[in-house]
Amino acid sequence: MSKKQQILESALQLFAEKGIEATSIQHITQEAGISKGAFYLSFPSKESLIKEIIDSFMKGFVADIDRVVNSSKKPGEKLRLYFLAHLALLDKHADFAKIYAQEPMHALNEEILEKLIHYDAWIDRSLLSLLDELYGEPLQERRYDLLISIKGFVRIYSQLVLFHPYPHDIEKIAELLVEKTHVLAAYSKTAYLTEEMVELPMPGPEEVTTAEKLLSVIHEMLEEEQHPPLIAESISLLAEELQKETPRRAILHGLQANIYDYAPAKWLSYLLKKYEQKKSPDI
Amino acid sequence: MSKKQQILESALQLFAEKGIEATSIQHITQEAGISKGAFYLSFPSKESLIKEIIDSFMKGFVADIDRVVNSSKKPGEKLRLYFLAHLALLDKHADFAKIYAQEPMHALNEEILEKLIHYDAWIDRSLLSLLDELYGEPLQERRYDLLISIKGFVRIYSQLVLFHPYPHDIEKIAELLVEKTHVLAAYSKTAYLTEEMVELPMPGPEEVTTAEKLLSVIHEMLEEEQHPPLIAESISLLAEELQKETPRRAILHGLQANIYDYAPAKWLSYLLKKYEQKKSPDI
DNA sequence: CATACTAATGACCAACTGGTCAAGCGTCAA
DNA sequence: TTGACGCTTGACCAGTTGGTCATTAGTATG
Repeated sequence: MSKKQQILESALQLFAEKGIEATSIQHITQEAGISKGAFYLSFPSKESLIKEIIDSFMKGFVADIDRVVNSSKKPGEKLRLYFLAHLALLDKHADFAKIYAQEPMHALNEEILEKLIHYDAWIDRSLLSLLDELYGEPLQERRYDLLISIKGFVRIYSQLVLFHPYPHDIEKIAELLVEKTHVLAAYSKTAYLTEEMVELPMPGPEEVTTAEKLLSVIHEMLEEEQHPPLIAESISLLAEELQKETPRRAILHGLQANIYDYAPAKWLSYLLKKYEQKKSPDI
Repeated sequence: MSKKQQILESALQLFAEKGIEATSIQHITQEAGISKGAFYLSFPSKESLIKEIIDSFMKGFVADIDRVVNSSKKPGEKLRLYFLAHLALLDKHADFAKIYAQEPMHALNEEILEKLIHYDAWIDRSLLSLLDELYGEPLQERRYDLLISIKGFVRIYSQLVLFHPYPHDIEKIAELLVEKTHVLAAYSKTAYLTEEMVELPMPGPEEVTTAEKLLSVIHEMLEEEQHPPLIAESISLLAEELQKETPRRAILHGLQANIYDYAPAKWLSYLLKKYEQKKSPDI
């Protein structure tokens, strides 16, 4: 096991046990059986360690959910698998799940917070499309309320599984949640939530997506990894366009479409969308 | 405003803003416009400040919920008021609600954590009795699942209200949640949770309401603040009556009625009711 | 054995924490 | 005016934090 892996595992365990803020690098290195200095050979800072942990887990989870929702299974079965994916994650990665479920919003820096919200919204969008597929037109007005209700279900049952020492029957819980969802979809009549209430970033102050920020993200991407030719070219052109006095919206939009399906560029793609929205709020 | 009140308000605001752990006494005293040393004239430690904040808010909240559930309203209306009480609390005390909703479990010390769980269980038991009253025998097997589901609803909609900058219609949300609850109670069939899984810690012997405890609460109240004349007199007379060999029930009841609508005495009023019930369980 | 190069260390730093306490302050009776 | 008294202060304490870097240990090559 590489030194970096050792650190990641020790950190994960301690974070889950005592929280991110309360876990010092001293503790982590001690747990991993290395010196303090050695930590900074693998990570430039504590923050980058946190980012890496969150990033890798959330990416994996988003991919899982995405796979379930876009599978060729019957919609009802997909919903069951959706719940199962959530619950199974808790079983498999209880340590990260605890961090994710409990870490207070303000304890983390802005960037990390945005990331979490972003991944969350991603998962929500997957679920929403599944709900549309399942219940169609009759649900339309109530779709966001159902979405939120399901999130409430998942959260509260997850908490139960996580923190209650009991040999839980995950399969049964998943089926139970499917039934609850069906019942709500079929018999609930009133609606409260609208699209704008849900889609706006829920916590925190306004996110400011500036051209400078986009450029710095692009810079990082170009430095750290090799990308396919079309992607690399699109990214470089994006940087070029963004440095202009008034970036042309159509160009940005098109280049963003080019990188939309390239996993390592998901974050950049998201920020670009925000940037476009900021520049053209009227559309 | 007393120095202690100043501190409490500044602390509450900062805790909600940045979290309990991340807020230092330096910050609090700076915000309150006093010196660091002055803090320790009002509180013996940071921990006791946290405890006091949690205690005062949770006591008020428990008393509110209890009042709703034990009112003479129709059960359906009680449920609506139950939700409304939760949502209204967020509106009125967003600062504390943020602390309560977000503070990670491990960040706080064991004792405080137990306190929170304890108050939570208190509220759960109130809700459970309301559910039994509403749905009776047919619910029995599913009562804990419904309980948990409702908690999930409340939590997720509360989060929405708290962190989403929007002029929310709390009345409408409460009605929506009533409907969801009715739907689940009526049409959901399967059950997962059993009593042992939920493990609502029953009131231990130490929390049985005794005359001594009431007297100590009264003592605290008389010390800390100025009260309106009728209130102050009622409280003093309560103390007098409780010190007798066999306090007269009618007197206690009447005096309790006097302070019923005085917010700072909510907790005392609640405890008095418990005390009366203990003394005359047959009524 | 000598050299050269990297990997790893832990003493050290400045900034912060919760908490203490001698010193100064204003007030008021004498 | 004096002096006593209690409220208030902020320098100070020991401890912790994230982060640095001169030094050393380990190893591969000649």
